[in-house]
Amino acid sequence: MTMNSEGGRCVSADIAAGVSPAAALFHSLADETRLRIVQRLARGEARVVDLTGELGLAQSTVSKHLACLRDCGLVTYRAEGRQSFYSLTRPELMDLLASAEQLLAATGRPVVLWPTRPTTQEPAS
Amino acid sequence: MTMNSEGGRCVSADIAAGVSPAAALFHSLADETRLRIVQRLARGEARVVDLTGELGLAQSTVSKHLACLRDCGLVTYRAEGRQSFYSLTRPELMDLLASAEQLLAATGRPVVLWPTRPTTQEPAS
DNA sequence: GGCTATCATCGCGTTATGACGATGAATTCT
DNA sequence: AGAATTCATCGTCATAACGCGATGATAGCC
Repeated sequence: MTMNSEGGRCVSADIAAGVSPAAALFHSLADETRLRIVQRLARGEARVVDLTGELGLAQSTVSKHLACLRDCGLVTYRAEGRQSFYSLTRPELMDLLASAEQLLAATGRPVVLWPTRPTTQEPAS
Repeated sequence: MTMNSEGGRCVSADIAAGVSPAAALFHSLADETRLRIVQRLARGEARVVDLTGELGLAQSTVSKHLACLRDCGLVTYRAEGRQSFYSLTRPELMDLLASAEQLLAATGRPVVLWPTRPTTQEPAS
């Protein structure tokens, strides 16, 4: 039974420990919700509550995903008062996503991955 | 209950259908075995039996992973006689892996992912 | 002080996933 | 033909993972 120190978050923490960091990295991006979180954070900080609203998911769900991303070192948070502002830690992550986008484009699938409309878009609130 | 046309392979096929191709892509790379397969194929074609031996896994297991990678369009096979020679379909995949490697390196984890001998690479068998 | 908002965790139920062995098809060898 | 090899699928089992609500901690607000 695998149990990372903090409780059964997702396998990432375990894997990241040493088994296969790459698998862990990809794993953390293999979930649509986390992917959306990453995309969102790419446009700027966000609180859990923001993400909860934008994603339409329960707060606990969002928190857990953020924990997963934290375990992988992809995001951090800046605690301010009682709220945490999450943000990406690695700019290189966007390179990775860009590579993925390119690959998908080459694969010829109907993909519109990153709306690439950062400025025009209006965050929920 | 999700069942792709061919049977419950892995979620990739379903996802790739339209939900989130990116998640599907990352998902297919989120497993260490599949990752190893990809690394192996990066060095040249391989049969199922070869991979079975090198990975130390059951033939059915390897076949299933290959099916998963096929569903994602990452690999193809060239049937010859009764054996199938699998190979990568997308060179861009290595760019993706390179990005991942770079990201992991930046993360500061002790990672030696791809033996890093890409261009000079020498086919195994 | 009491109340509410924000967030991290825990526990739970449902579904997905990975590994295996068994089966059957196609192919090659004797 | 008969046997063996290669491989795809199927069925099954154990575990991981996603989503949710509940709980508790901390921090602002009346």
